[in-house]
Amino acid sequence: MNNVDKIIGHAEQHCKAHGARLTVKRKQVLTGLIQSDKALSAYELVAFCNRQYGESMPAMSVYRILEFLEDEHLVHKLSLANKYVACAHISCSHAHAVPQFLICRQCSKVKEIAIKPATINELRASVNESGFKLISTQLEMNCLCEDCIEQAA
Amino acid sequence: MNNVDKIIGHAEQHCKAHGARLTVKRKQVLTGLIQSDKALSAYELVAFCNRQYGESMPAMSVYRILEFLEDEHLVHKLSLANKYVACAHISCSHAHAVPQFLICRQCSKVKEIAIKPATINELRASVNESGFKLISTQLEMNCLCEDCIEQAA
DNA sequence: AACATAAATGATATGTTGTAACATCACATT
DNA sequence: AATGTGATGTTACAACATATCATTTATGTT
Repeated sequence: MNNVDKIIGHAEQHCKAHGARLTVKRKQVLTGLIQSDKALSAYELVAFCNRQYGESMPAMSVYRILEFLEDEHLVHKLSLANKYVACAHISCSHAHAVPQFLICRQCSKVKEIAIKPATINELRASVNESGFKLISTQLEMNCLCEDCIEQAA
Repeated sequence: MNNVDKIIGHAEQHCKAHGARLTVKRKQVLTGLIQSDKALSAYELVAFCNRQYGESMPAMSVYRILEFLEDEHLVHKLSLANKYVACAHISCSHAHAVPQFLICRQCSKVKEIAIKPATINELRASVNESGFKLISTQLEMNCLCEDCIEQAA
């Protein structure tokens, strides 16, 4: 059993625990994201599924499935890039903090990191001073990845 | 001369200093953003211009004009919301740090703030540890504004 | 097994956001 | 007047996303 299948297995267990179902189509979409080393758009996932599984995967379904996978915390939507990534911690048993994302603007590679809680708290304090309230600490940051830095040099 | 006109005047001076031109159409778009108390989408600006100035403002032009205004640092694009806001500091003479934005997910109101440099540096350090490099410290954060917090209560 | 129910998917249409490509216009310089 | 440049007009289309209603599939209940 390869690594992707292992992660899918974990995802399946995770869903089962709620009475949610990781159907064939949902597995296909999730597999696309897990296999990819970068964030993919909904339509890139449509293309992936059609190519890989030889069936018709309507865009509508991909959007529905992405919504499901987000609700299950198996997938994150990156608004900065209008793309989606698999959660980096599907196979972790421990509970996760809210993640932050570094998005390479050159190649869409994404690193999911955890900012130090102290830093997050400082941010939250700055926000509160302004009278606003953070509703999510999922920060997304425009970056260059290691490879693209090197290329540029 | 009202406040909006004052800001437009500043913007005009700012452009002139580079040999850039703040044309009639560009003023219309910028005025729409300055008058608005919230972020507007490109198509909302199209509608604004058509309504306000009784001329035809093609979407294409609005996108071009927004790009120009961004290059002049008179307007910021908020990727989290796919909307645009006028820079809060058009009339300030001092140079600005890279701003951060608090976006109300309820009503699109936006507050432009400056996170403490120390906090920004901590963030940058976390990013560097991951091997990535920040290419912009323009953070955008999903928030609720004061009014919408109150409404919800 | 038959049925009722809810969840998931199919199918079609449409709305929204954004860009490509090429034509034209306006204005300044020579 | 000719030319060059920047700005705008026009059309077409690509990319992203949602609404709606029909159909199929899974699951629990009788």
